[in-house]
Amino acid sequence: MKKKIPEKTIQRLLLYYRYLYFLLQQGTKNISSKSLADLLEIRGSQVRKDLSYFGRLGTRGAGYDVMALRDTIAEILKIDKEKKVCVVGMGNLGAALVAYKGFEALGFKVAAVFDISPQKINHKIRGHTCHDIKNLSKIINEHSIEVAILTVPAEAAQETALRLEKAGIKAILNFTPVKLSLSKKVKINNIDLAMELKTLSFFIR
Amino acid sequence: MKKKIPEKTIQRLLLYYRYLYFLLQQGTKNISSKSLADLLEIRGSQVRKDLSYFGRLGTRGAGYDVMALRDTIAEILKIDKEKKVCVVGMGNLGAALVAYKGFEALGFKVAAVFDISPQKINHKIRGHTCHDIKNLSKIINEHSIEVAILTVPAEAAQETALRLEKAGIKAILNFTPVKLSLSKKVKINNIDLAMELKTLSFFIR
DNA sequence: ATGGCTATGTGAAATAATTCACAAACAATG
DNA sequence: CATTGTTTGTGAATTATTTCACATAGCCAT
Repeated sequence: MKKKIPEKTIQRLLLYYRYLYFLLQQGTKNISSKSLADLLEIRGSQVRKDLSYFGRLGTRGAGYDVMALRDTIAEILKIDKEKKVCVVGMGNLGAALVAYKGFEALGFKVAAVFDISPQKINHKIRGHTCHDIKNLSKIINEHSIEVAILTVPAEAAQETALRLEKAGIKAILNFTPVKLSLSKKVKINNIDLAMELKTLSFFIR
Repeated sequence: MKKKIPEKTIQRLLLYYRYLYFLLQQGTKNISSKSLADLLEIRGSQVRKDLSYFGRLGTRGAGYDVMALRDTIAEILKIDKEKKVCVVGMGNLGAALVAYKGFEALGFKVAAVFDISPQKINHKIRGHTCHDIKNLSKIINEHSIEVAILTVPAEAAQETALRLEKAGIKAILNFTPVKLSLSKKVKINNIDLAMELKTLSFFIR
């Protein structure tokens, strides 16, 4: 029975959550898989299949209770629980991500930021005092940080990733265009901005 | 014969390109699908299948000529041809993307940046004069811009996307957590930063 | 040349993800 | 409380993607 949950399902779960949150504000009490699916331009069966991984969350003939489903998804995704993250590399992108509001809305809290440059260390960046990357391990352990956002230059990516692994980081959101080689224990997701733009432009016309 | 090329294939093509570029600098003349695949932790058959969409690019018994393959991929992806993009929304993220070096390396050129705020309009942001979003259509046409990067606040996303469509934009890289509703003619790719972080953290432990 | 080796290119098989389709559950109505 | 209509939950079918496996092409040494 216990089937592996696809990453795509988790992604859609978050989309459902956002719409349910909105619908609840609108005062909507119930919604069918079809209606929810239409908002996202997918199939109702996709919504039902996704939700079925987590039990019987709907009522036949009536659909889903908006508030209950929203809360169930929040629990599944642990949106209610604060999760500490650190951002490593205070270039333009790193600094922008520190200030990014979308993370907070899902329970993430930037607990520390790091850089290697003396011009940045001990200075405030968007309200956070930038730490010397030398103290990575110490600070990550002090704050029990499990997730890191990596925005260092490509040349420093692999080396920094190894330091993160040594420091006990469990997951890395990697914005560098580098294939990080770490043990299987560290979960890595890559966001390759240039690739996204290239893929997009390939398919026009 | 003419089979549809999967988006995943295009993404991997770019990864191949980056490694080939690097290998060429190292002076490597030839490489097998297996060796290239190992660098990316995928299968050789995947590399060969991906490349086979574009013809017989290798030599049996000898593998692929690094320079020739790199150039072929550059041509397929039109990396050699400059492509103009605009960035709409000069918040932290928008400003960071304007300065992002990774785009240039793939032939993208930021040709215009826009915002709605009087504090930003006509001021320089990372070397670009910020334009009033009122002039979106005019400037996009003047520069023949086909691709837009959308980094406005969520509330303004749909409305701005419609303006981009009207202005003749062919593709949008959407950083807002909003499902944009446009005609099928406009290609949209979404980068949902908060979702990526949530998906990542869901799968730890 | 010839033979042995190596690595491609590609149908076929396997795996993964999505969609269909329908029995079963529940709501609503009279 | 029976009947009608709606919508879920889920196997089965479909579609997409990855991997296998091998015939075949080309290199290289003798």
